[in-house]
Amino acid sequence: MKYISLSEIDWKQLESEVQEFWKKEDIFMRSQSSKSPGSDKEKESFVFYEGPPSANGIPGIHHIMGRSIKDAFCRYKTMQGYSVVRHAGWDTHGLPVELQVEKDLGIQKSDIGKTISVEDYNKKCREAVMRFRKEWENLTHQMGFWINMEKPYLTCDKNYIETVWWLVQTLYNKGLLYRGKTIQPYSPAAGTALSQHELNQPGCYKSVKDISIIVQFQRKEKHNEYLLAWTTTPWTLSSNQALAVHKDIPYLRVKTQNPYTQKDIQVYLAESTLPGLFSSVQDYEIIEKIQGKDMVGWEYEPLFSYVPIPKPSFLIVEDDFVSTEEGTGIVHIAPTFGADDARIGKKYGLSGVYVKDDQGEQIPLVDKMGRFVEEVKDFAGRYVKDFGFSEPEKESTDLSIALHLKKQGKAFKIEKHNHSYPHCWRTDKPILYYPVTSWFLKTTQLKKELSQLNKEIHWHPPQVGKGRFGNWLENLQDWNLSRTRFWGSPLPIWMTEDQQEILCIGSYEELKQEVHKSVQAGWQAQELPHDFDPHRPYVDELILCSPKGKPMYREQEVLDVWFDSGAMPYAQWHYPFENSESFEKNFPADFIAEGIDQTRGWFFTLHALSSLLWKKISFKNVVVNGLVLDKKGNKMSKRWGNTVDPLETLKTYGADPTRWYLMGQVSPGENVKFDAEQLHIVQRSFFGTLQHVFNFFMLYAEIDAFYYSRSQTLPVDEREIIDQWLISRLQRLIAEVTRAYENYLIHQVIQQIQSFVLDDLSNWYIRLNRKRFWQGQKNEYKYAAYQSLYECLKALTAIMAPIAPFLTEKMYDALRSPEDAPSVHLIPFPKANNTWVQEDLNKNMRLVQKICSLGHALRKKHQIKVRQPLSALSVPASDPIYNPLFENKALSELILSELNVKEIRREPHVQQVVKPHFQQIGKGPHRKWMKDIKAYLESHPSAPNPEKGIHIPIPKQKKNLFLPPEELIIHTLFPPGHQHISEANLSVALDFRLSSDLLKEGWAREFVNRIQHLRKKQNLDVDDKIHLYIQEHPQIASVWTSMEEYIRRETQALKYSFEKELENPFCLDIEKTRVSVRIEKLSP
RNA sequence: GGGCUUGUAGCUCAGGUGGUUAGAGCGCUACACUGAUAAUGUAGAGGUCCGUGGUUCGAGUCCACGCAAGCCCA
Repeated sequence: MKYISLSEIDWKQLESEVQEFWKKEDIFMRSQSSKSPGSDKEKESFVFYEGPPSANGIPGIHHIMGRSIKDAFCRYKTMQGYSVVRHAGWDTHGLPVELQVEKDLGIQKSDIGKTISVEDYNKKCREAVMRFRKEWENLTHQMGFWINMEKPYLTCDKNYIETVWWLVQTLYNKGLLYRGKTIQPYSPAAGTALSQHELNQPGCYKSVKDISIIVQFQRKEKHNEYLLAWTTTPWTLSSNQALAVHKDIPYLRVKTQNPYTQKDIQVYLAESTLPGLFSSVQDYEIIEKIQGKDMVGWEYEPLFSYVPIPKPSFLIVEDDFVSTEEGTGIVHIAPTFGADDARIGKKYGLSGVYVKDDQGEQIPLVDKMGRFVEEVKDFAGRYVKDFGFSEPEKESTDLSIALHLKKQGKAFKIEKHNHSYPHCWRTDKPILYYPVTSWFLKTTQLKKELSQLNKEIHWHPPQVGKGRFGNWLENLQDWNLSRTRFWGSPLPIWMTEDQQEILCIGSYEELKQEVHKSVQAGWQAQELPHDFDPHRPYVDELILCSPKGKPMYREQEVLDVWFDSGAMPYAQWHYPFENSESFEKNFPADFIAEGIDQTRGWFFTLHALSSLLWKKISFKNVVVNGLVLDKKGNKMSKRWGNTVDPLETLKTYGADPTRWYLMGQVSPGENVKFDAEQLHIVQRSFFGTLQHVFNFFMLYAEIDAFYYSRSQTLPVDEREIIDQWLISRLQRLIAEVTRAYENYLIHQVIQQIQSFVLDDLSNWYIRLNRKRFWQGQKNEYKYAAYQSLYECLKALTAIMAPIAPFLTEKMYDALRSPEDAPSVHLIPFPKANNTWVQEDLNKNMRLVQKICSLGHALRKKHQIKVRQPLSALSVPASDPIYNPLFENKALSELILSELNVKEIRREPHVQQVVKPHFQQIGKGPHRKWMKDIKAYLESHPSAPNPEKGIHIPIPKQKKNLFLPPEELIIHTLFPPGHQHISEANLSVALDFRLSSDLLKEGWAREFVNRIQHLRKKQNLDVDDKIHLYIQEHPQIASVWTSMEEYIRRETQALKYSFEKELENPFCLDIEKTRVSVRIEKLSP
């Protein structure tokens, strides 16, 4: 053992010392070794996947949370004897990177390829990707997350991309890839379509105030009859092609006035929307009631006529999605700008309203920048929503359209409307639903398999898997794989211009051959160089040759970044091109852990790819952590300025307390409200107490030169009862903690360790056994205490090591024997020894603790200090619950010293009140008579000798029921004169009569106490001897005769003298008497 | 509109399989201890366990319907 003190713990220094040690001794690599230490036995592997973070943003406090969980279980499994290989990875592609580069360069998407070449742009992206890699690595290092960062997998790595291509090809060959035009969420600000996962980023849906209009559509050939349709997106009105009603909803034709023009008109609307639209019944007159289905097929006049719109158009259709919750029950349909609209359009053969742009491409009436095309002459060039490109105009485009319609008498009602509208997760600008040509993965085709396989995954907590993830799978849409961006894994698909021939490339070798063919055909000038970069723009320049000899061009799109991360199990090994064995050994993962925000992100893409490819799961256990919110429960965001700097937190509070706090605060999956004050409490109360216990041990172990040796251990059953109890509790703790770890319930691990350290170890064992450590002689009694505390501390370091790797390493290093492994992270996780578990002893000790607590309460109530000895504690004589106190002297002695009483007495004259023990009865055969038992005992609460059981008459059965004592709760009342207190089924009384002997003893203890104070004040060492000078006083004289030995022993007064007058005396006020004393240190 | 989660002391949160006195920490009040001491302990006050019904001898716990908040999706 090395004797160290942690009294003033400097976390920063402790951490750097431990880090240095880990580095010097290569502990992390050694812990990952595939062989068990000291043997050739191959360890079983426990597979962990690290979800790749993107290093182009600064890490936040929530990353400590997620990474702590990963680290804790990996360390735990290592200690359980598994080989846990941990590879870091980085997500390098994608929109966040591109947007940051655009911001840095002050450009927009449309500038790429014009003011900056794609080549230079991607170069910038590559540089930006790892911008905060240092910060990430720093955080990872500081918090003690063990992961191999030296050779991380990078999603932009050439080999990584080759695997991604291979995966795409495999899916393509299975017929799961298709090209289609769909209405997609599209962000004009970012210049790209967004995937479902992107739209599912938290905070995308925002409550906004938009203009809503109820528009009058003139019914064809019906003068003055209008259809009222409501929309919150006026900018889509110029693309209107139909109006939808619900076939089963009743509609009305009413006579009313246009509120703006005061013109008399007749309008159609759903019956149930009438009250919402008109404040008074005088405002309208019902003319006709008609079912929705009878309106289908009616025609109406177009609202605008900017572009010719092919038939069929401008007619009423029906669909179930129409509701009357809001609006008029008649819904405006613009198939180019809404998913439902597009679906209805398809159903009725509506073409959609398109024009050709200057490149001859078919686009809707709004261009990709979000502006109206020229053809919409009244609003040409105006942004349909605020995408942040220009100064906000005086009025929104929606309002301009509304006013335009109002002027023409076509607006019935214009309002501001609050609703929730999706926004781009990166630019924060509104998205549009926009027709986009994309490549899709047919995830819907394998929906059932996905759900079925999901049941094999163990989710922690389970409801995330069953609920959130399960529901998501059941409502699955096809996965839009392609992005019209630049920095990403390119889509390996080449097509002929007529789109008739398609080639999907699955390896670089294949590409090389295709290029070779193309060179021979004359479409391509050069062979594929060996060191080619698969990124854009280089890959775009490769023209391949179709089987029919036509040139093929690459689809100029890149893959959704989520595909990259989902490909990680395969691509990190460059499977199937190399490392097949490694891949197979490491698939699927035994364990992954990420935040709940990954439900539809990484969790989904991992699951989707492995399910689609092989009908297998890719991870067996997943621990999902909640969000880290600020202390008020608000989301952390830079904009609100309520983010918490993770490095600063680690620096201030230490890595171990931070990890302990973040993982121990809430049940799994719950959001943590991060509160520095709470973290401080964890640091102070838990870690502080643990340090004190440790220091206490170290202090005396050093004085006594205690040295733990396995060969000299004192058998547990030969130690004191309280030692046996401590060891027994420890075994229970180890068993419970192991179970919690195995079930991925980290917060239970923490809570159990915490309550053991605070309640059992510190507040009971140490408090009661302090004297054993500082008493003079070295004997077995003392040795047993050292040994028990030692074993306890050593086991604690092991079971805490996965969570608090630094402090435990330091403590372990101080405690370990030379034959032990050098690091706590290399030792096997402790196993509970059941032969040391003594359930009875645990129970009895609880009884002792309870009695002491009651005794303290009683003393407090009567204002009698613990220092004043009392003659006796009484317990009911006949109750067997107190038997252990009389059978086991060690237990009663604990009570005697803790409560400072001379004896424990049995009091025979008590009255007993009996209640049923419902929990016990409910388990047994008497359950069905519960009502009768309850009724009887309520009217007959006192019974003679209830501890032997009682008979209860059951009137219905005309018989007596015998209730054994364990089915009863017995309350005891002491006879008058006793000062007693009861709790649950315990009752104790204290005798507060003070004899003169007791008073003298009490006085002597006070006196000793004051002398000890003086010793300390004069900086005497614990074992310094003194000469005690006392001024003569009748009180001291009367006490001295009986208490001399006690006083001299406690104060270590080898010499003493009574004097008439003292020089430089100290005045001690004890119980209304004043004595003067002086002490002098004796030279040894 | 749908899904999931949450609702327990002033605050932050625990409370397998239902059991009659619902816990912890912090905060507050009072006190004690004094060689673990820049530490520690004890006690007190503080609760309609969101509401309403139901199942049951018995519901914080199970069921149903609500209410509120958060997240996600239409």
